[in-house]
Amino acid sequence: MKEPQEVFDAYLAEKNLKATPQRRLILDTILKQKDHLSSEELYAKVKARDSSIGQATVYRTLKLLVDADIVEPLDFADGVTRYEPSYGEEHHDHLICTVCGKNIEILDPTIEKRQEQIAKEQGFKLSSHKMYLYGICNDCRKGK
Amino acid sequence: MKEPQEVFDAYLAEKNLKATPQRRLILDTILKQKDHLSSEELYAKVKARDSSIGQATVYRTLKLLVDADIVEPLDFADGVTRYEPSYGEEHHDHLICTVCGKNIEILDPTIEKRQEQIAKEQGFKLSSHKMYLYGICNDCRKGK
DNA sequence: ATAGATGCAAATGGTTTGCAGAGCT
DNA sequence: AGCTCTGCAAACCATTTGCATCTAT
Repeated sequence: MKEPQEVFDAYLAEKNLKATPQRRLILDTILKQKDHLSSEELYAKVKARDSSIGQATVYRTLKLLVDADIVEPLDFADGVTRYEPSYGEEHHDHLICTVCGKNIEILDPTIEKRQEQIAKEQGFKLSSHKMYLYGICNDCRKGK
Repeated sequence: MKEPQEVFDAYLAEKNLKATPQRRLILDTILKQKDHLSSEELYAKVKARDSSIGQATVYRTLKLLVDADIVEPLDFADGVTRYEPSYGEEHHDHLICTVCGKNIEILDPTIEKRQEQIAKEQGFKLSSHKMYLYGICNDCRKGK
Protein backbone atom coordinates (compact mmCIF):
# COMPACT_ATOMS: atom_id res chain seq x y z
CA MET A 1 0.00 0.00 0.00
CA LYS A 2 1.13 3.50 -0.78
CA GLU A 3 2.31 5.83 1.92
CA PRO A 4 -0.07 8.59 2.91
CA GLN A 5 2.50 11.16 1.80
CA GLU A 6 2.59 9.63 -1.64
CA VAL A 7 -1.16 9.66 -1.82
CA PHE A 8 -1.17 13.30 -0.83
CA ASP A 9 1.46 14.17 -3.41
CA ALA A 10 -0.56 12.39 -6.07
CA TYR A 11 -3.68 14.22 -5.02
CA LEU A 12 -1.92 17.56 -5.14
CA ALA A 13 -0.37 16.83 -8.50
CA GLU A 14 -3.68 15.85 -9.97
CA LYS A 15 -5.26 19.07 -8.84
CA ASN A 16 -2.32 21.16 -9.94
CA LEU A 17 -1.57 22.08 -6.38
CA LYS A 18 1.85 22.22 -4.85
CA ALA A 19 3.56 19.92 -2.43
CA THR A 20 5.00 22.47 -0.05
CA PRO A 21 7.07 21.81 3.05
CA GLN A 22 4.23 23.18 5.19
CA ARG A 23 1.76 20.70 3.77
CA ARG A 24 4.11 17.79 4.20
CA LEU A 25 4.89 18.82 7.73
CA ILE A 26 1.23 19.13 8.66
CA LEU A 27 0.38 15.72 7.28
CA ASP A 28 3.40 14.21 8.98
CA THR A 29 2.34 15.72 12.28
CA ILE A 30 -1.15 14.28 12.08
CA LEU A 31 0.13 10.86 11.15
CA LYS A 32 2.48 10.76 14.13
CA GLN A 33 -0.41 11.42 16.46
CA LYS A 34 -2.43 8.73 18.15
CA ASP A 35 -5.20 10.95 19.43
CA HIS A 36 -7.83 12.80 17.54
CA LEU A 37 -6.51 16.31 17.35
CA SER A 38 -8.49 19.48 17.01
CA SER A 39 -7.09 21.95 14.51
CA GLU A 40 -6.00 24.08 17.43
CA GLU A 41 -4.05 21.21 18.97
CA LEU A 42 -2.62 20.26 15.64
CA TYR A 43 -1.57 23.84 15.08
CA ALA A 44 0.32 23.81 18.38
CA LYS A 45 2.21 20.64 17.43
CA VAL A 46 2.95 21.95 13.98
CA LYS A 47 4.16 25.23 15.37
CA ALA A 48 6.51 23.42 17.71
CA ARG A 49 8.24 22.00 14.66
CA ASP A 50 8.14 25.12 12.55
CA SER A 51 7.07 28.24 14.32
CA SER A 52 6.64 30.19 11.12
CA ILE A 53 3.56 28.25 10.04
CA GLY A 54 0.22 30.01 10.40
CA GLN A 55 -3.17 28.80 11.59
CA ALA A 56 -4.72 29.44 8.22
CA THR A 57 -2.33 27.07 6.53
CA VAL A 58 -3.28 24.35 8.97
CA TYR A 59 -6.97 24.86 8.26
CA ARG A 60 -6.37 24.99 4.55
CA THR A 61 -4.24 21.88 4.55
CA LEU A 62 -6.73 20.00 6.70
CA LYS A 63 -9.38 20.71 4.12
CA LEU A 64 -7.19 19.29 1.39
CA LEU A 65 -6.43 16.21 3.43
CA VAL A 66 -10.11 15.60 4.06
CA ASP A 67 -10.87 16.06 0.40
CA ALA A 68 -8.07 13.66 -0.47
CA ASP A 69 -9.58 11.08 1.88
CA ILE A 70 -6.46 10.95 3.97
CA VAL A 71 -7.93 12.29 7.16
CA GLU A 72 -11.45 12.33 8.47
CA PRO A 73 -13.22 15.05 10.46
CA LEU A 74 -14.87 13.97 13.71
CA ASP A 75 -17.61 15.61 15.69
CA PHE A 76 -17.37 14.87 19.38
CA ALA A 77 -20.10 17.39 20.17
CA ASP A 78 -17.87 19.80 22.04
CA GLY A 79 -17.73 22.56 19.49
CA VAL A 80 -14.41 21.68 17.89
CA THR A 81 -13.80 19.52 14.88
CA ARG A 82 -11.21 16.85 15.43
CA TYR A 83 -9.32 14.91 12.78
CA GLU A 84 -7.98 11.43 12.47
CA PRO A 85 -5.93 9.72 9.78
CA SER A 86 -8.27 7.58 7.73
CA TYR A 87 -6.20 6.52 4.76
CA GLY A 88 -5.58 2.81 4.92
CA GLU A 89 -7.58 2.57 8.13
CA GLU A 90 -10.71 0.57 8.46
CA HIS A 91 -13.79 2.69 8.92
CA HIS A 92 -15.00 2.94 12.49
CA ASP A 93 -17.32 4.93 14.69
CA HIS A 94 -16.87 6.35 18.16
CA LEU A 95 -18.13 5.79 21.66
CA ILE A 96 -17.48 8.90 23.73
CA CYS A 97 -17.54 9.46 27.48
CA THR A 98 -19.24 12.79 28.02
CA VAL A 99 -17.57 13.19 31.40
CA CYS A 100 -13.87 12.53 30.78
CA GLY A 101 -13.80 12.70 27.01
CA LYS A 102 -12.40 9.22 26.60
CA ASN A 103 -13.34 7.72 23.29
CA ILE A 104 -13.34 4.23 22.01
CA GLU A 105 -13.32 3.24 18.40
CA ILE A 106 -15.97 0.80 17.41
CA LEU A 107 -16.54 -1.21 14.33
CA ASP A 108 -19.70 -3.15 13.89
CA PRO A 109 -20.47 -4.95 10.66
CA THR A 110 -24.05 -5.53 11.72
CA ILE A 111 -24.70 -1.82 11.93
CA GLU A 112 -22.74 -0.98 8.82
CA LYS A 113 -24.69 -3.50 6.84
CA ARG A 114 -28.05 -2.27 8.09
CA GLN A 115 -27.11 1.30 7.22
CA GLU A 116 -26.41 0.37 3.64
CA GLN A 117 -29.61 -1.56 3.47
CA ILE A 118 -31.73 1.22 4.90
CA ALA A 119 -30.28 3.72 2.45
CA LYS A 120 -30.96 1.41 -0.44
CA GLU A 121 -34.54 0.84 0.66
CA GLN A 122 -35.06 4.59 0.52
CA GLY A 123 -33.48 4.94 -2.88
CA PHE A 124 -30.39 6.66 -1.57
CA LYS A 125 -26.84 6.18 -2.67
CA LEU A 126 -25.02 6.32 0.64
CA SER A 127 -21.91 8.46 0.59
CA SER A 128 -21.01 8.59 4.25
CA HIS A 129 -22.38 8.37 7.72
CA LYS A 130 -21.71 9.52 11.21
CA MET A 131 -22.49 7.55 14.27
CA TYR A 132 -21.57 8.68 17.74
CA LEU A 133 -22.57 6.95 20.91
CA TYR A 134 -22.44 9.18 23.95
CA GLY A 135 -22.40 7.85 27.46
CA ILE A 136 -20.52 7.66 30.72
CA CYS A 137 -17.66 5.25 31.14
CA ASN A 138 -17.12 2.88 34.00
CA ASP A 139 -14.34 4.92 35.58
CA CYS A 140 -16.41 8.07 35.61
CA ARG A 141 -19.40 6.31 37.10
CA LYS A 142 -17.29 4.79 39.86
CA GLY A 143 -15.47 8.02 40.44
CA LYS A 144 -18.63 9.60 41.75
CA MET B 1 -50.07 11.84 27.70
CA LYS B 2 -49.37 15.36 28.80
CA GLU B 3 -49.19 18.17 26.31
CA PRO B 4 -45.73 19.51 25.51
CA GLN B 5 -46.73 22.89 26.88
CA GLU B 6 -47.64 21.29 30.19
CA VAL B 7 -44.35 19.49 30.28
CA PHE B 8 -42.55 22.73 29.60
CA ASP B 9 -44.50 24.53 32.31
CA ALA B 10 -43.66 21.79 34.76
CA TYR B 11 -39.99 21.94 33.81
CA LEU B 12 -39.90 25.69 34.25
CA ALA B 13 -41.72 25.52 37.57
CA GLU B 14 -39.33 22.92 38.86
CA LYS B 15 -36.36 25.09 37.99
CA ASN B 16 -37.95 28.22 39.34
CA LEU B 17 -38.11 29.69 35.91
CA LYS B 18 -40.99 31.58 34.46
CA ALA B 19 -43.51 30.61 31.86
CA THR B 20 -43.46 33.74 29.77
CA PRO B 21 -45.52 34.48 26.66
CA GLN B 22 -42.32 34.46 24.59
CA ARG B 23 -41.41 30.99 25.74
CA ARG B 24 -44.86 29.65 25.10
CA LEU B 25 -44.97 31.22 21.69
CA ILE B 26 -41.60 29.80 20.72
CA LEU B 27 -42.55 26.30 21.78
CA ASP B 28 -45.88 26.61 20.04
CA THR B 29 -44.15 27.70 16.85
CA ILE B 30 -41.82 24.71 16.86
CA LEU B 31 -44.64 22.31 17.51
CA LYS B 32 -46.68 23.62 14.59
CA GLN B 33 -43.80 22.95 12.27
CA LYS B 34 -43.35 19.77 10.30
CA ASP B 35 -39.83 20.45 9.16
CA HIS B 36 -36.67 20.63 11.13
CA LEU B 37 -36.10 24.31 11.65
CA SER B 38 -32.80 26.03 12.18
CA SER B 39 -32.83 28.65 14.92
CA GLU B 40 -32.69 31.29 12.23
CA GLU B 41 -35.77 29.89 10.50
CA LEU B 42 -37.52 29.50 13.78
CA TYR B 43 -36.68 33.06 14.66
CA ALA B 44 -38.28 34.25 11.43
CA LYS B 45 -41.51 32.35 12.14
CA VAL B 46 -41.58 33.55 15.71
CA LYS B 47 -40.99 37.10 14.63
CA ALA B 48 -43.88 36.88 12.20
CA ARG B 49 -46.17 36.24 15.15
CA ASP B 50 -44.57 38.71 17.52
CA SER B 51 -42.09 41.06 15.98
CA SER B 52 -40.80 42.26 19.32
CA ILE B 53 -39.11 38.97 20.17
CA GLY B 54 -35.34 38.90 19.88
CA GLN B 55 -32.94 36.28 18.55
CA ALA B 56 -31.36 35.79 21.93
CA THR B 57 -34.66 34.76 23.44
CA VAL B 58 -35.09 32.14 20.75
CA TYR B 59 -31.64 30.73 21.42
CA ARG B 60 -32.17 30.80 25.16
CA THR B 61 -35.55 29.15 24.90
CA LEU B 62 -34.26 26.50 22.55
CA LYS B 63 -31.66 25.60 25.13
CA LEU B 64 -34.31 25.21 27.78
CA LEU B 65 -36.43 23.07 25.50
CA VAL B 66 -33.52 20.80 24.73
CA ASP B 67 -32.70 20.52 28.40
CA ALA B 68 -36.34 19.74 29.14
CA ASP B 69 -36.23 16.96 26.54
CA ILE B 70 -38.98 18.54 24.53
CA VAL B 71 -36.98 19.24 21.42
CA GLU B 72 -33.86 17.69 20.03
CA PRO B 73 -30.95 19.33 18.21
CA LEU B 74 -30.00 17.87 14.85
CA ASP B 75 -26.81 18.11 12.89
CA PHE B 76 -27.34 17.88 9.16
CA ALA B 77 -23.73 18.77 8.46
CA ASP B 78 -24.45 22.10 6.84
CA GLY B 79 -23.23 24.31 9.64
CA VAL B 80 -26.58 25.07 11.26
CA THR B 81 -28.20 23.29 14.12
CA ARG B 82 -31.76 22.30 13.46
CA TYR B 83 -34.38 21.32 15.99
CA GLU B 84 -37.26 18.91 16.05
CA PRO B 85 -39.93 18.23 18.65
CA SER B 86 -38.99 15.06 20.45
CA TYR B 87 -41.35 14.89 23.38
CA GLY B 88 -43.73 11.98 22.93
CA GLU B 89 -42.07 11.05 19.67
CA GLU B 90 -40.36 7.79 19.10
CA HIS B 91 -36.61 8.12 18.76
CA HIS B 92 -35.37 8.06 15.20
CA ASP B 93 -32.32 8.87 13.13
CA HIS B 94 -31.97 10.65 9.82
CA LEU B 95 -31.06 9.89 6.26
CA ILE B 96 -30.11 13.11 4.52
CA CYS B 97 -29.72 13.95 0.85
CA THR B 98 -26.63 16.11 0.60
CA VAL B 99 -27.81 17.60 -2.68
CA CYS B 100 -31.39 18.71 -2.06
CA GLY B 101 -31.47 18.53 1.73
CA LYS B 102 -34.36 16.08 1.81
CA ASN B 103 -34.31 14.02 4.95
CA ILE B 104 -36.02 10.84 5.88
CA GLU B 105 -36.59 9.65 9.40
CA ILE B 106 -35.45 6.16 10.07
CA LEU B 107 -35.96 3.83 12.94
CA ASP B 108 -34.14 0.58 13.09
CA PRO B 109 -34.41 -1.69 16.09
CA THR B 110 -31.50 -3.81 14.93
CA ILE B 111 -29.16 -0.86 15.04
CA GLU B 112 -30.57 0.51 18.27
CA LYS B 113 -30.09 -2.80 19.96
CA ARG B 114 -26.54 -3.20 18.74
CA GLN B 115 -25.67 0.26 19.96
CA GLU B 116 -26.82 -0.55 23.46
CA GLN B 117 -24.95 -3.79 23.38
CA ILE B 118 -21.72 -2.22 22.17
CA ALA B 119 -21.86 0.41 24.89
CA LYS B 120 -22.45 -2.20 27.53
CA GLU B 121 -19.55 -4.30 26.29
CA GLN B 122 -17.30 -1.28 26.77
CA GLY B 123 -18.59 -0.56 30.23
CA PHE B 124 -20.45 2.56 29.15
CA LYS B 125 -23.83 3.69 30.29
CA LEU B 126 -25.29 5.00 27.05
CA SER B 127 -27.01 8.33 27.41
CA SER B 128 -27.66 9.23 23.81
CA HIS B 129 -26.48 8.71 20.32
CA LYS B 130 -26.45 10.37 16.97
CA MET B 131 -26.59 8.61 13.68
CA TYR B 132 -26.77 10.39 10.38
CA LEU B 133 -26.64 8.72 7.02
CA TYR B 134 -25.61 11.02 4.21
CA GLY B 135 -26.22 10.22 0.61
CA ILE B 136 -27.87 11.27 -2.59
CA CYS B 137 -31.53 10.55 -3.18
CA ASN B 138 -33.06 9.03 -6.25
CA ASP B 139 -34.50 12.29 -7.56
CA CYS B 140 -31.18 14.07 -7.33
CA ARG B 141 -29.37 11.27 -9.08
CA LYS B 142 -31.90 11.20 -11.89
CA GLY B 143 -31.96 14.96 -12.12
CA LYS B 144 -28.39 14.95 -13.32
C1' DA C 1 7.84 32.94 -15.39
C1' DT C 2 3.75 32.17 -13.13
C1' DA C 3 -0.06 29.90 -10.99
C1' DG C 4 -0.43 28.65 -6.68
C1' DA C 5 0.90 29.07 -1.43
C1' DT C 6 1.81 31.44 2.78
C1' DG C 7 1.26 34.41 6.93
C1' DC C 8 -0.93 37.91 8.81
C1' DA C 9 -4.82 40.25 10.21
C1' DA C 10 -9.34 41.29 9.38
C1' DA C 11 -13.85 39.29 8.35
C1' DT C 12 -17.53 35.83 8.99
C1' DG C 13 -21.40 33.69 10.99
C1' DG C 14 -23.74 31.04 14.22
C1' DT C 15 -24.24 31.35 18.96
C1' DT C 16 -23.57 33.47 23.67
C1' DT C 17 -23.43 37.09 27.02
C1' DG C 18 -23.58 41.74 29.68
C1' DC C 19 -26.53 45.01 30.86
C1' DA C 20 -30.33 48.13 31.89
C1' DG C 21 -35.02 48.17 31.72
C1' DA C 22 -39.42 45.29 32.20
C1' DG C 23 -42.38 41.57 34.03
C1' DC C 24 -43.93 37.62 36.93
C1' DT C 25 -45.49 35.96 41.44
C1' DA D 1 -39.74 43.59 46.49
C1' DG D 2 -37.10 40.24 44.54
C1' DC D 3 -36.39 37.35 41.61
C1' DT D 4 -36.22 36.02 36.63
C1' DC D 5 -36.72 37.79 31.58
C1' DT D 6 -36.18 40.36 27.61
C1' DG D 7 -34.18 42.93 23.72
C1' DC D 8 -30.37 45.03 22.20
C1' DA D 9 -25.81 45.20 20.93
C1' DA D 10 -21.42 43.79 21.80
C1' DA D 11 -18.61 39.74 22.53
C1' DC D 12 -17.16 35.01 21.37
C1' DC D 13 -14.74 31.64 18.94
C1' DA D 14 -13.80 28.33 15.50
C1' DT D 15 -13.09 28.81 10.90
C1' DT D 16 -12.53 31.48 6.47
C1' DT D 17 -10.82 34.97 3.47
C1' DG D 18 -8.33 39.20 1.28
C1' DC D 19 -4.08 40.67 0.23
C1' DA D 20 0.73 41.53 -0.50
C1' DT D 21 4.56 38.69 -0.60
C1' DC D 22 6.95 34.41 -1.49
C1' DT D 23 7.86 29.75 -3.85
C1' DA D 24 7.44 25.26 -6.17
C1' DT D 25 7.38 23.68 -10.66
